[in-house]
Amino acid sequence: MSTEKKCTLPTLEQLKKTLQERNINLSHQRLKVLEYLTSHNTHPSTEEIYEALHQEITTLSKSTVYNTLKVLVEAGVVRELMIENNEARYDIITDFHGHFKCERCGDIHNFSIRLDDLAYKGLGSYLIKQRDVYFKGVCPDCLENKTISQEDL
Amino acid sequence: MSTEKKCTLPTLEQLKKTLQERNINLSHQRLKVLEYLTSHNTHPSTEEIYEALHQEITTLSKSTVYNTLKVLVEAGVVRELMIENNEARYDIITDFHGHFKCERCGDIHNFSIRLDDLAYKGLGSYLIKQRDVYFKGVCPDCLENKTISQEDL
DNA sequence: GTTCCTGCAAAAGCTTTGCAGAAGA
DNA sequence: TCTTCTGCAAAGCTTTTGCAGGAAC
Repeated sequence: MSTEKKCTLPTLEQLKKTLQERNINLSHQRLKVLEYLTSHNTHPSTEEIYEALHQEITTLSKSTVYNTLKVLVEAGVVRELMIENNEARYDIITDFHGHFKCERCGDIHNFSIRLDDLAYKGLGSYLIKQRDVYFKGVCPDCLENKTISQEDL
Repeated sequence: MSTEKKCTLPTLEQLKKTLQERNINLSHQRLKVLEYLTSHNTHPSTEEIYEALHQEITTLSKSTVYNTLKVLVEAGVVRELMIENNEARYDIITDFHGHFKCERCGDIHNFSIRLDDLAYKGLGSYLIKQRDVYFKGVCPDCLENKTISQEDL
């Protein structure tokens, strides 16, 4: 199993088509969440999505955002990231790739990673359904903006 | 950077020595938590550790377990796993290795994995301080005990 | 005696649930 | 009409915080 793929940002049209094929209603709220995720490829949290959409849909409730994200994740069009223990993050790119979280600015960046069969041993008889690779540290921008402190090394 | 290492279970004596070197008091409660982690290499949660130790130390509070685990993680002798969003798990083996969580029985198994420089691209100027590899699926025991259901594939 | 640690209680934060009303087919 | 979705409120869970009493050196 080789898992090198291009990470492609799906278009809203592609997403809508996929959801329709799976008989998932494309309500106004759900479309807005999808739209936000495609236009903000920054792995937003539920809170961020809610805050942004609440601006224009003042009646939107956080429950709906939670419900919608759950539906989208189960439909396979959105990936839930558990890179931080206190907050789920969401990624519209579902192709396999790694995630790096900067401990200073909090941003999450994508990186490509290849995991060949040879790279991991001892899982021969396991059924692997999901793979997450999370790195943490300091991103180049934050490294430039401050001298590397002792605790960083 | 090649990161293939043996995953060795440290002895209680080694751990005590390391903590003493870092001027961390080895209180009764802390020793008990350490002892539990070395004798139960099953990536227990805070709750599991608390429940087990509470049997013999009836006055033990959950805050102390939380505090102790935090101290041990910061001292570098325990690794915090965020493989599940609603619950932290703790691993006394701090050498780099992957974790597989079975969605049926909930067990977490270790596996060895090698991440060469060549395997991931685009992180050249990042300062990487922590790497987590989490796989999810069904473990061999659970696969044997039940016919593979449609949703597993 | 001073510092650090423990444990109780309360609070905080994210997520889920229940239910009634609204929207959509 | 009938099903699905939304949104408010409340509850559930893990984790953190504040503080007083206690232990250790």
